[in-house]
Amino acid sequence: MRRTEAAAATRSALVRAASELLDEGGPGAVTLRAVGARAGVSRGAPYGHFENKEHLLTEIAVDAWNSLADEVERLRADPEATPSARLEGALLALIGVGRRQPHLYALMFSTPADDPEAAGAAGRLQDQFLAIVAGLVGESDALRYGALLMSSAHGIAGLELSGHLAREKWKVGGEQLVRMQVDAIRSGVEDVDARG
Amino acid sequence: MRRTEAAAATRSALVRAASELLDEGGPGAVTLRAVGARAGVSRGAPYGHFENKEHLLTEIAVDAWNSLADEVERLRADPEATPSARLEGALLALIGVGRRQPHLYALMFSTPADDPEAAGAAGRLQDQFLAIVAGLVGESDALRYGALLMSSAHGIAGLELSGHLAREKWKVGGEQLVRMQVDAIRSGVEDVDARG
DNA sequence: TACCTGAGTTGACGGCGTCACATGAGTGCG
DNA sequence: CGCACTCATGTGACGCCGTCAACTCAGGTA
Repeated sequence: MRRTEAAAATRSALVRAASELLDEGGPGAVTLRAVGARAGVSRGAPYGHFENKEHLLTEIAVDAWNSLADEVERLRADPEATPSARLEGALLALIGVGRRQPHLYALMFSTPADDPEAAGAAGRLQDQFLAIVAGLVGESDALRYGALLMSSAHGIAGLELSGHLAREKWKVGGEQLVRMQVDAIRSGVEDVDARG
Repeated sequence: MRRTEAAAATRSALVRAASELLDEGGPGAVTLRAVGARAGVSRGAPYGHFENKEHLLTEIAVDAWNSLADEVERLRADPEATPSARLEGALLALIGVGRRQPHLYALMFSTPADDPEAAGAAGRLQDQFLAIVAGLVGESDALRYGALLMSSAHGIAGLELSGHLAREKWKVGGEQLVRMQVDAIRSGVEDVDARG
């Protein structure tokens, strides 16, 4: 099995090299030639492990979706946290990826959503997230509010990432926006509860 | 002046050709060779009017920001509409660009925010939008809520665009999310009003 | 008319993704 | 032990791409 071990090592070296290049220099820096060079192989070697460049990038995105799902699952399972804290933590986890690895974040949402691997990994995250939302607004409203909260966090991350929240006009940080969003939805739900 | 007229016509033909190629085939289809061909000139002609490809794309993004700002300004000035309707209209205008011209929408938010032209055009939109938000939540809170609402709409557009809202799990449309968001913020503000 | 200015064309360069083919080391079988 | 085979990898080539420099040539000017 020495043969397949070496091949597996090369494969993961390619993925790691591509991820590093993406973080360091953005999508333009991710060249199969550069990926091969950093992984210690030639420019044609990736074709032995991935159908093409896009498939290599998709694998990176899937890994990112999965690791974010893991992070949110840990938040959901934390017995110390309040429902609000769990929700804010989940939203900030998404935004945190955008801050720490902006190019990876963009890749995650630009990878085709009909890819089964990507859809599965993103679905894992959505399930964990929905469970957290349900803890705050109830099962029946979790879908609607979950979509709204996910959109909001995604938009905050996107605007931070594109620099449109950094302009002096909006002196608001993502943390504050997340807190406002959670408060707004909580008060909306309480309104409904009070009326019902 | 026949000379400069022809040059101006070529310049706008290049911009139009690039926009059409972007809408039809995405960023990968926008090639200076293809742009020149569609505009009836050669592959080198764009360099007589734009420093490079990126500057051509930036001009397209600036035009898009400006025309969206115009649309929101018309909404703001509409005397018939209620404050809520104005706000929902503005949010849906943003989302509408994402639906009708997804590649253009992505280009708008990927163009460098430090470009003075782009920043000015985006600033026009933000000013119009802030005025609308102020009509609902008051001047003092317009900045905070404006940032949150803009983020939310941008996130809705982004998730629709990437297909993550289309999956059967979330059977929620952008219109419904916008209405929920506006309602949530309105009830939050009323809470504060009631308490104060 | 003669000059000149500048928009537009074209050839060339390096870099890219990708494919077809060559190579050579590991592997299982006799 | 040796041989044939398999498959990861290397390499040359192709057609694209953005970009630049040199050239052409029509419009405007003196």
